[in-house]
Amino acid sequence: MEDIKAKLERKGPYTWVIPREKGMRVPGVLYVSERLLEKALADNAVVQVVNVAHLPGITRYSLAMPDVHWGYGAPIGGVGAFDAESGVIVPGFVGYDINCGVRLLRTNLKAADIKSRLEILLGGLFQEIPSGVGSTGQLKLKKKELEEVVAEGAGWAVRKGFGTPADLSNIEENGCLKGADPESLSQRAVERGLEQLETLGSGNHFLEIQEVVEIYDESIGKVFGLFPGQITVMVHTGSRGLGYQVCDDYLVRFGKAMTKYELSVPDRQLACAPVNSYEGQQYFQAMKCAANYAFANRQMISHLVGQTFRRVLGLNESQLGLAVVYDVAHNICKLETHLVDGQPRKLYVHRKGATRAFAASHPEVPQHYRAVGQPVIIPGTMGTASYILVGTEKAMAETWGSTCHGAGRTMSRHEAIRVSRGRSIAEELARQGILARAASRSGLAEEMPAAYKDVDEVVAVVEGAGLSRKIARMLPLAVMKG
DNA sequence: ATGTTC
Repeated sequence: MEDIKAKLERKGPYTWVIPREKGMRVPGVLYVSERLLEKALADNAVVQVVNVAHLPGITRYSLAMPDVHWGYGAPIGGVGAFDAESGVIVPGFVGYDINCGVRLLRTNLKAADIKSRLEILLGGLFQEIPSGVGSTGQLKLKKKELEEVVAEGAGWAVRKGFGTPADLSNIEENGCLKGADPESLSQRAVERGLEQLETLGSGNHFLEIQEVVEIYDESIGKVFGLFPGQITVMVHTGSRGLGYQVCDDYLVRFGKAMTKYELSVPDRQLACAPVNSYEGQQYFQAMKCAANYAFANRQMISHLVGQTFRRVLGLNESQLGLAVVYDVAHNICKLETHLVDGQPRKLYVHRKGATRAFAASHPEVPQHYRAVGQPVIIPGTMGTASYILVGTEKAMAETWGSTCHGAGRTMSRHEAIRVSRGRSIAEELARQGILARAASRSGLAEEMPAAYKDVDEVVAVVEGAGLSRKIARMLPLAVMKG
């Protein structure tokens, strides 16, 4: 680890390069402050950035965002693009929670409108939205319906009456990765998906009632429908057991494919397959199915949020004005076109704990946001701020249109539980004016604010590095933890 | 993240 530190070359205030050597096919690039660099070195995430740089077909560099930390095989906070002809696809570089992501909902409400009703609102959300490990939803899908969900994504939910077509235009890829073939899913993955739609899950997944406390760019804030004092709701969840099973299934299959295609990687957890192979494309299909399931899940949960708010506050739909600002994935692999040496190239962009941040005028940014750029949603952790950013040209040029995804852990779950022994995290948050409830007591401890890096610093680094710009900052009023 | 070690 110390020897890696000695080799780092500083290229800018927030940019360090790990020069290419030995088996590395490309250099590594870290977007970090000095303090965040120390953290990345301390948990060996920098070694994982180097490991990723060894993979076949990786193009230009192996990237790390400021919230980088140790993950399965590839670092969380890592970004890498692989040539669509000669590259590989890497389940460990997407992660177990495929399309873990965040959605921001805005309302017509101001904080003063709901302050006295927060406790009952939070109780209502717990009643409506199942949370915690292994939780199951109201719907029990038939296999045929599950196949529709994974093929159609959020559009399936809208077709069934959960939300409106306007919601879809405010979701990455309109809430559906095309060409998701349910045949790529194992029986077990299908079974796990049948009962878990419209559930929040556990770990760092949460649902939060927030207040917009600062707008950094008034005109873009208006385009996103945000104003100071406004109530927003943030939903952070993913593809639940279905996505987990997809990752598990294909890690096993890729172990065999590695021998068949004579691939070798520095860490078995980086098991991969040529992206153009049968196995590689099967994984890509299954990953799309899981991603679509997650888009549908966040869409269903939004509907339940609206239902709860209207019931508890006695409002009609137009009074509440619940609308999707945006919905983005931060664990996903996408086939995208980017300029490499001035030429457009098809690349499989892996973002693991990293968020797409496309600039203004990009055709994949929704029409109504195209003049300003894609909204980027950065969830903080309980008791800390969340942000809305916007994508930039510099992100397009340097990071395949990517930025950070959140605070990023600094303590392991185990360590957080140890440190918080004898303390009540709920009471500590209450003293800060934040109402917090969790499906389990240990869940709250694992996710305590001190277990995470400083989200304000992470966001300051991506802004300082030019990878995105701050538009708004929100603070939590009430938190529902899985 | 995860029917948290099928």
